This record gives sequence, structure tokens and C-alpha cells, in this order.
Amino acid sequence: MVLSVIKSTREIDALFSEGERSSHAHILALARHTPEGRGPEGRVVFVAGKRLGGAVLRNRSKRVLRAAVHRSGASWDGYDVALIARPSTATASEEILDRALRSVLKKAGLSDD
RNA sequence: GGAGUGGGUUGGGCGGCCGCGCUGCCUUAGGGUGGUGAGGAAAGUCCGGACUCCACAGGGCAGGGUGCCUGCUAACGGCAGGGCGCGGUGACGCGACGGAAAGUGCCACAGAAAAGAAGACUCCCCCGCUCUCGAGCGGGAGAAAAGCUGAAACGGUGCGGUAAGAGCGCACCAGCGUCAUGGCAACAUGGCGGCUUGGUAAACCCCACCCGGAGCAAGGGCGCAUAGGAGCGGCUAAGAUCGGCCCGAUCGACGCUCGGGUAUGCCCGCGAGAGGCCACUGGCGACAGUGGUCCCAGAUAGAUGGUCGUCCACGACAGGAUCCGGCUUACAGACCCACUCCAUAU
Repeated sequence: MVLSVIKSTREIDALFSEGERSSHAHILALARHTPEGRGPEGRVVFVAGKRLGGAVLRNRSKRVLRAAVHRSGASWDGYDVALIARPSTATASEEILDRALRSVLKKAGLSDD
């Protein structure tokens, strides 16, 4: 696993305003080149907005996404990626999420496939 | 056994595999290995404190809060015990529950009248006239009892009294004042007195007690830029700060000295605490004291997940963000204790 987590609010704001958007019924992805001065490894951030519900539901959505990325073993050098949870994310099954993640990464041009 | 009341505990268990935050040890710097890791409400942010800075938090006014009594507590609008009122057959529950003879305001509709008093639709008696012969009209004097309205009519019920009536007299009840007894007190019980003063204070208000402001993005340190910072000296005014106003205080030109502002860079603050658990002692209790024992999350886009097996009553509400004490709200079930009513058996 070579993905690190984006921590700066400024960089996350930039990702939201400039990122390339790829959507799916269960996951929304935003991608952009990692800014100068950061390491070459790919970076990721998991997002679950207040629209999804309470803290329990939002935490679960992010955990489920994190688990899916971990299972896929994917990595993307030189890119910042935001994976945004949809209302159905928290309750989707394992294989549906795996498919959704592959689809979204492919659209964004980050997949090895 | 059925129905119910009050209080407490718990909030899926066990085992693989792959992962996450913090942390100890080892290390050939790749990692290895062990420990530990959300709640009773972590929530709403409604109160109270600790802590930090503003000035070691000053006086008066204004403003806000609390409101039966006595305790407990760091403090509280919380809790405990007690009183009073209301509800329930009962266990028990609920109550902003100080003052309405300090003043002001308000009391819809209806009604003669809605609050320092008047009194009419009326009632009673006397006199005169009329007449369908028990009423009508006019005049005089008396009354606030009955009927009518209303949530509420200037105490209530009964007896006496009277032309009719009235605390006019009496008895009991309510209320007020006062005394005695019991109680720290709220209050309770009893005696005596003159006979009486509508409701509303989550209307203004009065009384008693309490309250400075802002908040962990507080506040501090490190690195980085040319003072908007700090210290000392310091005169007048404008001005600024001390939540508002007044008083009062401090800062305030400038000079000298030191050297550095920033939530979204990093570090500290940051978890040993009004701490948990177990005994004993005091207290009806809230709680306090003494001794023993344990160390129990510290993230920073924010750590507890995924998956498989298995068992069962098939798992509710729900996720820390400075900390603590409460209140309120949400919650599938399971279990325990005490008590009440009804039924039944011995």
C-alpha cells in the first residue's frame, strides 16, 4: 500500500474545484495531479458529507470505501484522488462496491486494466 | 398467577484470516512482536464549574437568572429529605409552589354590575288611582336575600330574626389577624378576636438571593518578512480597552531597549482526574471521611472495519474532539431488586 492521506484543507479544496469527476451509482471520484513539492506517491482522501446522515453512517461509509480500496490493491502514482460516498455506499455489498471502484478508477484513467 | 409502581444492570458471544489510531520492546531500518482503543446517552448544547486570556475582575445604575423549607455539593436551574396542593383503590406520580391591604394595568362574550361601589331587569312594604279582582300605573320608604348572566358576583351552609332583608345575632366551615404548643424551618394542631380584603405576577412590578466578558479556532512555543508585539520612562487632548451607561482605572505623542503577526505548517495545551472499583465509619438520605487497589481513547479530513465459521432471544438508539457535574431527548430486547392491587392455594 503506497497511498498516503491528503491532510491539508487547502489541497482538498483545490481537488474539489479542479478535480476530474468520475461518477457511479455508489461512488463519486475526483482526481488531479499531485501538486509540486509533494512526494511522487499517489494520495487519497475519503469523503462523506453531512447529507448522508449522522456520524455513525458517515464513518461507516468511509470505512467501507477504505476497505474496498485495500482489497483492490490499487495505487496511482502522481495523482490526488477523493473518493466520495453516496447514500447507498454504506449498505452496498462487497462485490458491488468492488465493481463500482473499478469502474470509477477506469473512467478516471487511473486503473491498470 | 394476572395487572401495575419505583430503581438498577446490560446493550450479541466465541474462534480464524486481512487491516486501522496510540504506545512499549527488539531490529539487519524492510519490519517483527506485545499492550491498548468510544457511549449510557459519546447527542441536543439547555444549566453549572475547572482551566486560559482580557485588568488579581473595582463601586453605582441598568440588565439577566433563580423563587415553599432544610440540607448536600467545586457549583447549579441538579440531587436528597421534609412541607403544602392536585391526581391515583394503592405502590406512587405531578407542581415557576415568595408577595395581589405598595402601586399600575387587564378580566373577552353574557350580565344591572367585573372591583372602594353603584345598583337596574328586580324584590318587599305603605299611599293614591284604575280594573278583567290580582294585577297594572304613579308616588314614597326600605333591601341586597331569591331569580337572571358568567370561569368568577364583595365569604359558604343552617337556624333565628324581619314587612322584605342584611354578620343584624348564633353554630359550624373557609379566610384574615393574634397567641400557645410541636418543629432549625416550610408548616401543622389548638385557643381567642373583630366579623371579611374577587382573579391574574410564564402582566408591569415589589422582595430575597446569585451573576464581569470571551472561549481550546482559549492560550503558549518553534520556523519564516521590512512591527500591527513586549518592557521601561512618559505630558495634554482626541481616541482605545475594561459587555451597556456613570464613576473609577489602564493604555495612549514620543524616546530607549528587546525582537516577530498568521485556525486551516509542526509541537505543547491533551488527560492521574471534584477519577474508577472494593471495604469500613458517620448520616433516614443526597453525600462525606479513612484505608486498600487499578491506570482506563487521545485522533487532527479525524483511528474500532472487512470477511469466514459457529451459537442464540438474530442484535435498538447511536461515534469522543479541552475536561468534569447535571438536565433533556432517542432507544430492539434481556436480566435483577423492592413494593402495590386483584385472584387463588395451603
